[in-house]
Amino acid sequence: MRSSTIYDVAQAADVSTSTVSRAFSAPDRVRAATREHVLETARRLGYQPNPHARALVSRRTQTVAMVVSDITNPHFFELIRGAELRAKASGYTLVLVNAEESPRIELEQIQRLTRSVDGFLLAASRQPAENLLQLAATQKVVVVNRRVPGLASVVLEHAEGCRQMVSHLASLGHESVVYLAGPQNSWMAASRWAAIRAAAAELGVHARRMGPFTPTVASGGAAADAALTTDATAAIAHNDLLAIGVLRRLADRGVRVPADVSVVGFDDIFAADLCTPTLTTLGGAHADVGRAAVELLLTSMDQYREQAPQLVVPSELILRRSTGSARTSDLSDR
Amino acid sequence: MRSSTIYDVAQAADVSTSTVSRAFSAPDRVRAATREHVLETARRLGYQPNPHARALVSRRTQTVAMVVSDITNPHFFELIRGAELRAKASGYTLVLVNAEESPRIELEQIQRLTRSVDGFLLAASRQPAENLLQLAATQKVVVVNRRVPGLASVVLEHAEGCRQMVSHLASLGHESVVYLAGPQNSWMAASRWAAIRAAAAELGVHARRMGPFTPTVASGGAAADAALTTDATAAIAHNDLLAIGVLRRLADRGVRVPADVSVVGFDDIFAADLCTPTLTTLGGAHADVGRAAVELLLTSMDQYREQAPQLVVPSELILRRSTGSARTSDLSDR
DNA sequence: CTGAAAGCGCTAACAA
DNA sequence: TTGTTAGCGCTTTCAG
Repeated sequence: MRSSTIYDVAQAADVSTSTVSRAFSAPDRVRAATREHVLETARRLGYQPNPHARALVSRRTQTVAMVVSDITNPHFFELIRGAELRAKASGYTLVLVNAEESPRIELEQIQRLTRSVDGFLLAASRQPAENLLQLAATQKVVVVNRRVPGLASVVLEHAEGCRQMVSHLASLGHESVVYLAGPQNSWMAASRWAAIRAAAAELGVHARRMGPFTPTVASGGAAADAALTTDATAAIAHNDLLAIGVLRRLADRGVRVPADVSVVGFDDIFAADLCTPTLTTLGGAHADVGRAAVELLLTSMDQYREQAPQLVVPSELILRRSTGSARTSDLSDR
Repeated sequence: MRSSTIYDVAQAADVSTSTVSRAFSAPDRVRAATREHVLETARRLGYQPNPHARALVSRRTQTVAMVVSDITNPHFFELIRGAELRAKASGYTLVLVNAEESPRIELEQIQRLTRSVDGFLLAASRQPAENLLQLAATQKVVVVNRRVPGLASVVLEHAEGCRQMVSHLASLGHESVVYLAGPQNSWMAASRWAAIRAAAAELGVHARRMGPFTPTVASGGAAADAALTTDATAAIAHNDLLAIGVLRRLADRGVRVPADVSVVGFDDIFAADLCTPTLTTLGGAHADVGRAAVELLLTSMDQYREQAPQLVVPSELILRRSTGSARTSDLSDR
């Protein structure tokens, strides 16, 4: 059962194929009456445009790809959801791609898709900036939660957020904090550390960095152990997953949170409000980030703007039970 | 900068376009030496096949769509991940589609994609069976966590799982349980209730059903309140999200879990091991479900098999802290 | 084993 | 406003 084509519709409606084509893709270039007639017969024949034929000639696929570093990280759920909704609203399809925390796989997947999508959303990309710039030379690209000079980007605010975080800890009497860093090649990890370090200096708090750690619950054990070798009374984990792993390990070792040590994370994932104790974390409207990123991508495809806008979505420090007053003596005493 | 086509390669390699085409899509129909030569020049020119041109004539898109009822439900993460990995392994791209818990949106999205994918994975579809059968008449379809006579399906085992669940509760002295049901048109909800009811009857436990409830944390409040109007000493929630919402509401109302009432869920999401108390739940290898579903879809596209296999992936009852001995007096006493 | 040639279904000049 | 026509890049008979 071959499905009907533009020819069938043209014949049935007694117009030319281009009129049918226009009725669908440029409605205002057809007289209202004919358009109606065409659309009606199309409906009657169950005609649906073939996206591949369309893409072949128009070079637009109505599809965007979103590459995430790890599809199972709950942090991405809202991001994906926001992006998906926004894409759908403009008749675009979102293809989700998992980089499995591997820069190599990330690049392979991107290459595989260059011909089948109109643009890329790269979330927390681990590629060196030069790779991204090179990609952007031939593809529309928006980087998410990363900033690259010359590329359009959307990031969740974190410089000020980190400052608030350190300030919150300082006000609780913490004089030494440790940042349990994310992956080596993560822009976010570097950027957060810079902000934390600056805020700490400003507030007279001692800050050190340890790691890198894979941002998973499993890595939290090692991260906690590392933190305990220092005099820090507060640990800032690269994300909530790592923070939850830290909480687990601390509980196992009999270290009380927040009585002995405070712990904070990033992302405000769903589980941050469920773990014990509940987790203080830097959250924000991740769905808005996804939405904005798609929007940037779509507008950068329509108009010919070369500004490479850099959007920032506000963040919010969520205070929960994992932070409290600093102990007088330090952790390594134990 | 027009990217190179099959013509460029043909010319550069001094062969015909069909030979180039074959070198890529039917390697064994080209002499090894020519194939090598073609592939080499293709590489040199940076040639990559245009998937749309290919799809237009071959009618295969190398893409499958996975429709999930709610993309933010953590239960789907592993499912998606398994499906994505399996698809990639065969050179297929997975398009993720969110039905936003709406049968109408689900159908719209499916229709939108019929021309651009080779098949559909429908996870927890809320469509009436007839719609699915009708869809399957023109598209390759595998339903996931649902069974429809005549359609290929993969489900996580739950009949025996429900029996174990009820048996676990019975052995703790629970004589009356309540199932807090999922959405009205959810096959899973109906199927679980049937299994729970049967197991309860067999074990001399009284079982009732309440609901339907939207399977979210937010709905857990209403579900908990409903459960407390009964004499049940154990509540079986449709999924972990609902169960977590129930735990919250019970804590707010001062009802102790499991001292006063036991709670169990389904899915074993990440958060089930983080909430307080940790949640007893029916888990399983969700990634395997996703993997198997894609595999079924791909093989059903290759060979011409009309058996519509119905796969079952084993489940596992995970005992945690939310279940314990039944109180002697019932809940509504309070 | 390889080549020639006819489309796949649609869009986009260009004409009328 | 509408029609004619030439491809988009590839696969696939059909010959050789």
